[in-house]
Amino acid sequence: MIDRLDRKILQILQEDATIPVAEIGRRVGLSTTPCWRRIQKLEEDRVITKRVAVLDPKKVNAKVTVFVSITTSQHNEEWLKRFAEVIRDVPEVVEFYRMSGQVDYLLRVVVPDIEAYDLFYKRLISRIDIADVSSAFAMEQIKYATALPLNYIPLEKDKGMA
Amino acid sequence: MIDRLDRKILQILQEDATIPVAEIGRRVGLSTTPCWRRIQKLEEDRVITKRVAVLDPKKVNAKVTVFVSITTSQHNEEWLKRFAEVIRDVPEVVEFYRMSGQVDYLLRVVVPDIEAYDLFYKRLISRIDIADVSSAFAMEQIKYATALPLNYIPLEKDKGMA
DNA sequence: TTTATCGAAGAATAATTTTCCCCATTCAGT
DNA sequence: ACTGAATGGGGAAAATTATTCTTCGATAAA
Repeated sequence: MIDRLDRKILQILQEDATIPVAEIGRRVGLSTTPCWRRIQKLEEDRVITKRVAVLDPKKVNAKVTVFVSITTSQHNEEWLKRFAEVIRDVPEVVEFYRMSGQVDYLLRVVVPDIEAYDLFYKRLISRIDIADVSSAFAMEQIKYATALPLNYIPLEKDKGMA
Repeated sequence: MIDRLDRKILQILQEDATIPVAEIGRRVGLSTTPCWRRIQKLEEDRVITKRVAVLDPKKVNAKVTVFVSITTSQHNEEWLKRFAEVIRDVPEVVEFYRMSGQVDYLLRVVVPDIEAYDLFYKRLISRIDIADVSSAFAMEQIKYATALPLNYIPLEKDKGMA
């Protein structure tokens, strides 16, 4: 599975994927080749799923985040499948969760302003049959991390040392 | 500002930042050098803030997402500043918003399971003075995108064509 | 002790990024 | 209309980085 070295590598790559393999190796105490192979393996194993550029929301006019809580009377598989499919292609919806508790689904929606959200909202409820919707507006994004916590990974015994 | 070509480039890079510049250029109809220069500028201008590796939550034992709604009696700058500082270094908190409406703050917290969440929760309320907390558990992450919608960018007139 | 396995290291090669120099277009000023 | 500066694009060379290949050393089982 994943050992300490892999975890260190992931930690680095989660924060900055532009760092050359040789430098990553140096930081984790490995020469280029084995470090490179580990990264390859992490990609093959789909631990690393992709590498992306992260943009500044303000600079692309995506300043407002809205959390949309959805309750539905429809609880069958078919309905969800269709719902998920519609959402998948809507770029304004950046996150989508099925919840436990009162709310059935939670969306994080990104738009430039309240008017744009209203348009989005009307388009959404016209496309899908939803029982109840409630919107909560974020005034400020204080933290946004793509990096997941790695301290919960069950560690394999370290591999042999040189 | 940003023109159509820049936007196309951003669209590509938001989805996959491993594509070579020459290939990106080909896709947007540009040769390597000017395409490279545009990407450089987007990075200088901090439109692109970073490039990161995205991991599979299941593979790193970060399977449970909890949305934590926080209400506080403290509404002064100092309190928020201290709160934000504490949160910044907690890797389990991947998102943090200041909200309008009933809830003051909203956190997205990532942990392996409910027990781990309980530990996290206890640690949180011991470190910070909070009036009211409510937790909502996500059962399933149906969509998670790091890519922001780009269709709201105010476009500059296209630059001269060769 | 021998052999098989696994990871590491270093050098060679391939691919990609980055730099450098030049050309075309636009536009303001004369 | 001409000139010159500013802006953006292109091709080829140089530099850096990724990838491959081959070898070496440690470990564990027989």
